[in-house]
Amino acid sequence: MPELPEVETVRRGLDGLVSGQKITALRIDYNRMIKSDLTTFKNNLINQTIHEVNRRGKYLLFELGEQTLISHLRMEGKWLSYLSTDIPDNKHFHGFFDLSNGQTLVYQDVRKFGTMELVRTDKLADFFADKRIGPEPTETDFNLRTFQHQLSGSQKKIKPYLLDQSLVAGLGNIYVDEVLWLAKIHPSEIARHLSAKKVAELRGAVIHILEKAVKYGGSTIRSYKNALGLDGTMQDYLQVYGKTGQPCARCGTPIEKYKLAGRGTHFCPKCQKLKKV
DNA sequence: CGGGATGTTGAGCA
DNA sequence: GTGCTCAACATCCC
Repeated sequence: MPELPEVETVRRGLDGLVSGQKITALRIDYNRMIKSDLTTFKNNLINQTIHEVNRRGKYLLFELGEQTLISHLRMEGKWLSYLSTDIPDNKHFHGFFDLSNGQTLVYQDVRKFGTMELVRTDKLADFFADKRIGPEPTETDFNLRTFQHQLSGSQKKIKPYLLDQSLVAGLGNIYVDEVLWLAKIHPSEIARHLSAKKVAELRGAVIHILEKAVKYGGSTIRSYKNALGLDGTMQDYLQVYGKTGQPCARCGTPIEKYKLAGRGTHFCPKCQKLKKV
């Protein structure tokens, strides 16, 4: 469940549940999801107080003071909360964090792609710089001039470029298709073929779509159980993702789907035309 | 049953 | 640097 709006929705739910709570015990049943040293991870987390839960791009940040627990949900990671004495059996529960208020924070991940690691808080900026995570998709952080400069110098196709997180943080496969539909840009368009005006519209669409999705609590698509904070309704407002064959809301042309850089890609063949080369 | 697809990312290779 | 394929893993849907 992991694009920025879903992660932000989880963050808000978690923050209220765990802020001020101390981790009194923890158990990890799937060691490979811990990217930093496992022994250090356990030793350094125990007895730590979670001051707040923040977010950067699609990463959740549990602020512990000197250290920060970074959690990435990847495809199917979820955080759940149970009374410590009442945790159901589930073969996809991989991490258990007992809190001082009698609750246990449980990490569930069907596909086991999600990751956790503990980093020194003063190294957080380096962590995201190393991963080339771009600015947050906000009016203040997401600079138009920088964006235009990056696109004007690139031969990359716009959708895969937007997905690599370096231009702007937080877009995933659902919202990138929505953004390109809104901005009327073909997903395979070459970045430097976009006019300055188009790039400005694209930036506006990124900010608008992600803000709207956060407002509606993200999208709940293939999620079965409603994980923490995942009762989103943004799926009711999607225009192209999962709408193959249905009429475009703007022009009525059936939405098409093709594969681009390994990802299912939805677009309107009339509204989103490739530029003639 | 076989094959393909799924809200992600990073490694390996031409 | 860039672009592609695959891999991590489990489940669902033809």
